[in-house]
Amino acid sequence: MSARRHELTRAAARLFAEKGYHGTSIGDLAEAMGVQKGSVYAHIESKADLLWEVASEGAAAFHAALDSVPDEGPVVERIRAALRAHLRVVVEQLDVATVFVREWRYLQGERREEFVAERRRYEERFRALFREGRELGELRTDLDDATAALLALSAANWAYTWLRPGTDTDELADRFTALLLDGMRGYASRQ
Amino acid sequence: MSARRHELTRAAARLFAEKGYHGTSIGDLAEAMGVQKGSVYAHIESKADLLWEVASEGAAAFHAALDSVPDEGPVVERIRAALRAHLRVVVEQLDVATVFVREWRYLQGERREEFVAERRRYEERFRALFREGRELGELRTDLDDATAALLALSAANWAYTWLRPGTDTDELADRFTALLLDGMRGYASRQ
DNA sequence: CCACCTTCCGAACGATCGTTAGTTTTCCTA
DNA sequence: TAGGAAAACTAACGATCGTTCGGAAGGTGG
Repeated sequence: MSARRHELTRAAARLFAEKGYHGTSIGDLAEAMGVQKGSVYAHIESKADLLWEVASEGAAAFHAALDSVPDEGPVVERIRAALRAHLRVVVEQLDVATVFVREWRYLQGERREEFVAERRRYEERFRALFREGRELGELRTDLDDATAALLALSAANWAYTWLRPGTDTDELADRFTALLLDGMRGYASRQ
Repeated sequence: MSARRHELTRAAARLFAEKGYHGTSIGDLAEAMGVQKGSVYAHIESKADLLWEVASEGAAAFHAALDSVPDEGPVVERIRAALRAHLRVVVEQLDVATVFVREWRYLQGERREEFVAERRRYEERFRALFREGRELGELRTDLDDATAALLALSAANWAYTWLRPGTDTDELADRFTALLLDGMRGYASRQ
């Protein structure tokens, strides 16, 4: 991919995140590139190509982040690592993450199906951590692991709406992890 | 508001939630009403009016839901009630909730500012519960209440993406509450 | 029966949409 | 320095966008 083509993808990620896919015109993209709108088609075949590219980049980034989480070791530490990895992607690639979470639904046909499969696979990898934690006894054996995973994924997926560049996401992920692990009830009142 | 006008608002909520605000044309709305697209303007002055109306309806619904939560009594129970109330709105008015959470950002000018203020106020009301819980000692005194509220609000705000009509949201809210309160770590390993 | 109000039709408006095509410029490389 | 590919320009295409407008139904209350 040429340098110019790469710039176009970056502009698309930024504008799709800022104004939405349908709210961004080829003219907007051309203006961001400092070019006439017809010139955009020297690089792409259709506007939908750009959405697909950004969404795929997001899927790859999140999967790569999960790849960095070890397969073994204490589940608690792996959950913490998974949250850290996820939030790091969000804060470092906010535009891409936004498209991955919010704009993907404007994909059509095969691409949409392929994206949904990748997204489902990502969430399944996430969920597996919690299930394993319960099965190995590192989390409470009566844990509702599906709900626990849903809670963690909700925090992860909602983050793009409020996370700002420069935030220390490692510390944030640790706070989430601590809360998920030990809850917020006072120790004294535990029963 | 006439019956026909009310139908138009319902169609707008449904289509905005399904296809997005910019992905929905006046023609789409007209088709849903079984009418020519020019006829839509017998009821509205602009497409933006419909977005404003649905978004406002969402804000009103969520605030009304919080109004049902008592001002006194155990904070833990009030948090549970707030989560129940929120999720009930999501499941019973899924389209409106979706516009409230996802499509509001296409509001412009004063309306956008007014909406953002209402949304902030809602989240602040939610946050206050957690702060009060810590201050009153009903939650752990070293609680990071901002993060705890963020975690709960993330679950609440993300729910529209996966909640399906017919789900028992009271039970779901209770599961979330239980997890938030006591965490998922095994009792034996608590330190 | 008439007047009125709501609703809708049908046609059109200018603007903008995504896209195409032919041509020209730019710049690297052989 | 000539050739060629990449990139951009210019102009236009048909389609669709949100919106306007004059008039025609249709029903309701006086």
